[in-house]
Amino acid sequence: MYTIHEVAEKCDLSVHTIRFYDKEGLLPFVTRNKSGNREFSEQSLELIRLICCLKNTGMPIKEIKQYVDLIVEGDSTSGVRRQVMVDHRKEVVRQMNELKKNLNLIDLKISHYDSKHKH
Amino acid sequence: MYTIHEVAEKCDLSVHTIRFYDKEGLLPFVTRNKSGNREFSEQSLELIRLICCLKNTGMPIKEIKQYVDLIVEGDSTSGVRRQVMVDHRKEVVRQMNELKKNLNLIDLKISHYDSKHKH
DNA sequence: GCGTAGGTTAGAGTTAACTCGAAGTCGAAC
DNA sequence: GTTCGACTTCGAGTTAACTCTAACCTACGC
Repeated sequence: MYTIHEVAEKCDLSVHTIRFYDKEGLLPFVTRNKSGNREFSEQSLELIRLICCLKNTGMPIKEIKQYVDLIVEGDSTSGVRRQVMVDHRKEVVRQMNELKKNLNLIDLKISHYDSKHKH
Repeated sequence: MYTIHEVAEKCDLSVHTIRFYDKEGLLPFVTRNKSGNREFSEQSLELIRLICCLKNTGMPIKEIKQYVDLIVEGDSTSGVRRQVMVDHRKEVVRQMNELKKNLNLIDLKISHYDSKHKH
């Protein structure tokens, strides 16, 4: 079991953010110890890592919430969840291609500055 | 010369957004026709494309503004501008690596769903 | 039992980047 | 010359994702 601070450290989030995610219903497996403090299992940690992955690839929190709700619903939704991942994968690939295009433009710009400076 | 609508179409922005960028000082080369409407030269269009590139790779508008201000200052700042691009390039490469990591996790998740379904 | 260091909550405030609305101007068509 | 559509400005409103504040609870050391 991890404390909120350990999770914050491990996942590079603030404790505020973790509580915010909990409040939004993104962390349904978080339990409490006898004094009412959050404790995070390995499963919760894994889920938070996945949430960060989805968030950092542009999925809005409301959509992540829907995915988490499907997890809570149980095994019967694993097909839908798989499809969510497949769809999101396409989106991430799209982002990578766009990033490559943008990198090309930046490189073009740099080489333009270089050739200007040389003569 | 292009109208604001042509630019919006070409750069996949709304006319609102283009006016917003102009208001923020991001488009210093935009001129006006006799009735006061904006007209965009090829140079302005190129700049907008670069602005979109920087924006889509996470550079905040305030930083883009600083870069545009350097352009306006003239050739003496080309060394600084080159450095801005080189620094930002590093950031874009970082983003690509992170995107790859996230893609791997998504793939892992998908294959996990697949193996679950198979047995 | 009291202070302190941590946790808790609800809810208000912040920030970036738009996004929209109101009110006004301009040029062409009828 | 007035109506229409498209542009203009200014400033207010929106949205997402935090971020922070205030007030409170709990365990531990003295």
